[in-house]
Amino acid sequence: MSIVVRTLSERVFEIVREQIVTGQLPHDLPIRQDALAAELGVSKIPLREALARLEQEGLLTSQANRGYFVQPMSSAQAEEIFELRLAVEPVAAARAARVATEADRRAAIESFERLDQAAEGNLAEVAIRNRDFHTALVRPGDRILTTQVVERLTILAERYVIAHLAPAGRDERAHVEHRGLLDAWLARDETTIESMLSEHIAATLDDLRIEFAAAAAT
Amino acid sequence: MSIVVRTLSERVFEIVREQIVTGQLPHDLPIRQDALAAELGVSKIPLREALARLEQEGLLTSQANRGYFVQPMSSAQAEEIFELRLAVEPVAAARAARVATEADRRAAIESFERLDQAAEGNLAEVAIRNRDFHTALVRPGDRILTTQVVERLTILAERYVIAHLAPAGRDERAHVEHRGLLDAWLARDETTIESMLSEHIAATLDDLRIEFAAAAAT
DNA sequence: GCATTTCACTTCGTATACCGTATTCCAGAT
DNA sequence: ATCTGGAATACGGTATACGAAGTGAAATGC
Repeated sequence: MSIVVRTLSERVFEIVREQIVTGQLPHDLPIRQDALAAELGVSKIPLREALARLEQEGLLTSQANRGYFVQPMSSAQAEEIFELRLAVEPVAAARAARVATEADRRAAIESFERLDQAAEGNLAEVAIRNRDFHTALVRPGDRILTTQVVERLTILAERYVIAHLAPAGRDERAHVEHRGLLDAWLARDETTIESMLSEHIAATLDDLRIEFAAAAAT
Repeated sequence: MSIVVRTLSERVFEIVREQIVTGQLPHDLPIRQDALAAELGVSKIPLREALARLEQEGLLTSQANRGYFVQPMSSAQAEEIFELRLAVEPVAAARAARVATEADRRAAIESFERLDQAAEGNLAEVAIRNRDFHTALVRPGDRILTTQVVERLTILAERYVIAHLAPAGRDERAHVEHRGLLDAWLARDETTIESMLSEHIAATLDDLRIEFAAAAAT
């Protein structure tokens, strides 16, 4: 058994990441380090390490002597995120389906079911499950870096889904698409996986474009 | 004029990154934080922030209470890096060529010339110039995230090039390929860019495979 | 009256000292 | 030779201090 010891800095990293992704932190003023550290009950070192990591992840930007700012959302960044996902995720998922072990397949099914049950719950919960599901389709085969890249892009994408799509109740179609995707994946039907996942990602981007256009019109 | 104030942590990040990329840090023992901090003349705070960033970049891994280790090189990781580059870089470069401004084009030419002149110099110098050149072909168009991803992948790839290819004197063909690439890029010949860059990346991976196979045979 | 300077206050970035604990390593016992 | 039990080492974290840079508002000058 390999028990995993997690450092404070790692936990703070994840907590703050979820706060950013779920839009709990304003993007127009710097993160007050002392205040946030106190709120989390940690000192400034683990907090600053977490913030440095989050900047590397692309969720924060820092200005020397001014502090860390939440990277504002923009349609331009959304385009980039989804374009990169389109370039990487479908082929990675197809490959993973081919080499997935029985355990991998069970994990994928479980991720899907957890996502299924989390629906109707709070947005953050659904977002995390969604991320886990997408990652589970890519992880098999020990492609560590590829999985990491996909996971990072999915995290970056989450903010947009939570902010613009989930409120509009546009997750129903996603659910159907996930179901079909999982079936193709379990059937190791690589061409179908690629096309469905591409379609799924592109459809999400299309929805986002509509929301952005609507927001710009107001 | 936008003067850029750089924090100690950022500079340490880059210094340690180059040490890793050029193989100056052993991968089988943890980084001694106190020693490295003293050597760099900084305290543990900026050093630890830099190490956290480098872990996020994929160059280090950490084990709680044991410290940070240089991520060992492996043929598996090399395959992943170059496969991801193939998925992202050619199309990104083609797009950038299409929208590049005059300033962008001058910057690309300059990057190429600097790489040209750095040849025969030390490996680290060539590696940095090579990275800059590849990044310059992708940067135009303000695709910040895409550029970041390409840059990161190029940095990850550098270690392999420095360790396995440069000693074998295999950079001559790379030089010719860079020249042709730049010409196609300046001519905004998108299909040629895509095919040449794909070919270039694939050729480097092929060389790496040969070196890995040779190393495994000994 | 408006622009500019000054100045107090805040926050960041870094250093230093210190502590508890996990890991490592070596000597001594089995 | 292997196992065991500290001692030494190094890490993760806290608390504190301080200079430098940024901020905002009052005071000054035009």
